[in-house]
Amino acid sequence: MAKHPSHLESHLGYWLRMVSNAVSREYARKVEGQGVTVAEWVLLRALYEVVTAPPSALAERMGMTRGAITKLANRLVAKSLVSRVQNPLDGRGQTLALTPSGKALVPRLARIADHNDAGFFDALPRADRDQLERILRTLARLNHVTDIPVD
Amino acid sequence: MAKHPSHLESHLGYWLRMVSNAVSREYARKVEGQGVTVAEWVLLRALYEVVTAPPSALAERMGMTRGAITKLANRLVAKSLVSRVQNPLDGRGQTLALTPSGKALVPRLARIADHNDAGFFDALPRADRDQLERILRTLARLNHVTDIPVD
DNA sequence: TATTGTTATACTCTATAACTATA
DNA sequence: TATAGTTATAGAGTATAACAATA
Repeated sequence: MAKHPSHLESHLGYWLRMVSNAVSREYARKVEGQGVTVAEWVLLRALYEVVTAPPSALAERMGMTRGAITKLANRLVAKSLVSRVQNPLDGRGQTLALTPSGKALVPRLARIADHNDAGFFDALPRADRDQLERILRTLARLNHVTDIPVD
Repeated sequence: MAKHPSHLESHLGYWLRMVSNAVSREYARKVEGQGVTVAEWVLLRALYEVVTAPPSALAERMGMTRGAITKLANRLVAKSLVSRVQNPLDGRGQTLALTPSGKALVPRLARIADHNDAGFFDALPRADRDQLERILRTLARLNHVTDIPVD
């Protein structure tokens, strides 16, 4: 027997958001001391994977507009974590890359993410964690959520 | 064999955020026509479940500050979706509740959420969807993400 | 004094649209 | 004209801290 009106039955997206927000908020708190935000971490991580990319490619990959990337990149350049150099072959193009300190920071942020994940997910049985990761990656792929490591 | 440096191995929280953001962004787009935002939907849904609540209780339940609830509630009161009345027993207290139009709106928003979910999750086998919901609810409970229907 | 709620302030995140420079 | 990127503007979301009224 359903315990709720049918229209409040499931809402996977709602639960996803609740849990995701909690995890991200806690991560934000933990990396505050490293001087970066969650959005910055996402950009740094993406850039770590592709090594160099024009803003437009990151926008595509991260599902954001170019304007949003510009703003994020500006902050990261100001923090000397990202470099922006002009494409010599096309006067319009810019190339973003991690600076040495940016490259050094990513593994530290990743370690913090691992610890943060542990705090939230270690209470789950290992099988559930594996399931969850598999399902999330499947969803990302099926729905063209694009920051997917190319294995 | 690991295909990535160990520090970019998993990051469940990262994937959670990627997928959740995609789902929420699409939902936001769909309910724009109803004149509400995602955060407003969360408050409306919470209020639908508890019927009436002081701002402090919603803040607790939704994991937000009282100030943030005030701001959200102000917008919803301006839209005549929520009412705010003084607690007659305690001059400090306020009680929030859905107005008739608020009450009528929630099922419509819920239906939109269902359709939105379908677009993202129907590509998964039924078993995976059930797993995902179970795991998310478990995580919400274990980590005191508090907007949990009391069954 | 402690508590409830609001207000003031500030910052991140993100989008849209206009603009600039180059192709 | 079309494209890459930046800038301008705006609004949502949220937090912290100060404040007012009440207990």
